[in-house]
Amino acid sequence: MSESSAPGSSGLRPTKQRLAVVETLDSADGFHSAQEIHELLGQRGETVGLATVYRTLQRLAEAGEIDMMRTEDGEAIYRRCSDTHHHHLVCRSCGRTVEVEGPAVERWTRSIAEQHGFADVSHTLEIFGTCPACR
Amino acid sequence: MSESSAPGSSGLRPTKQRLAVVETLDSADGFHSAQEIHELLGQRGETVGLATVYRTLQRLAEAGEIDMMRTEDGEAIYRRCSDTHHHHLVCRSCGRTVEVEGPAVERWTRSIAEQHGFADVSHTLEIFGTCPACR
DNA sequence: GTAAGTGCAAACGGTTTGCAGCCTC
DNA sequence: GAGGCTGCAAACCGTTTGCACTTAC
Repeated sequence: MSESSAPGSSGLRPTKQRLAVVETLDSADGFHSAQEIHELLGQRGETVGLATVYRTLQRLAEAGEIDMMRTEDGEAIYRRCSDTHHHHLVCRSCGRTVEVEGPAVERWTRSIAEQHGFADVSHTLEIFGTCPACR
Repeated sequence: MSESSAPGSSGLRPTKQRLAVVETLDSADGFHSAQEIHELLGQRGETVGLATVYRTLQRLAEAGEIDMMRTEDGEAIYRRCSDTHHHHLVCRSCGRTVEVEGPAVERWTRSIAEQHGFADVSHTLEIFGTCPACR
């Protein structure tokens, strides 16, 4: 197959803007909001419309190329999605986030879903608390 | 102390509106958005301003009398704290929802959080899949 | 050439806020 | 009586959308 094997073989056209967004997300660790990405692009000298940033991030997320989650106050934040599946332990007060894994949870969710006859199972899990520094 | 020992001794004045909100939340199972609560209040014949509903829910949440979490699309939803804690298994296609419980998960999240020194632990977990009818 | 992608600006929808009047303590 | 609480409407802010134009294939 002559299909591109490049990172992003998801049927999305590799336009200048799309690439710029991906690259920015790549070079920035952790989660960032659409507006942040837009600003970072500006700093890089790339001018990409805010609407385009929103659309691009959404499509990349749908395509499974990036992760999306919500901040405490409802903003969507994204990050490059390379790593293993894990969950977040978030401080309610300062927002500090720890990534945690739980193979047992993965198994449990799958088996519960299957018991009820559900297929194509996925799940989301977030843990909230007050971190040591904020107590 | 002559302090009220009524359910809700959180320093908030027990106004008609406040009580109506709490009562509505009591009688409605599960999570509901501010707008839903507002509508339910209307159906009950109570007229409470939308802004008041928002303010009330926020203060109740701050006071720890109700739980707040976010929907997939960033809306704030609230519920009375007392319900038994459970999770949802949701069909991606038709939206059918099954409530499931998992004591093991409860224990796991708590212990993970404590390992990281987090206090006041809570969590959210949702499982998505395709239900038998939709496969 | 055609469909997907883009930019702009206007529309949206949930949430917050300023302010004048009301009610609880 | 003083300060919290309420209602209304306007402001906010992140996000979405309509439309004419550009670009990748």
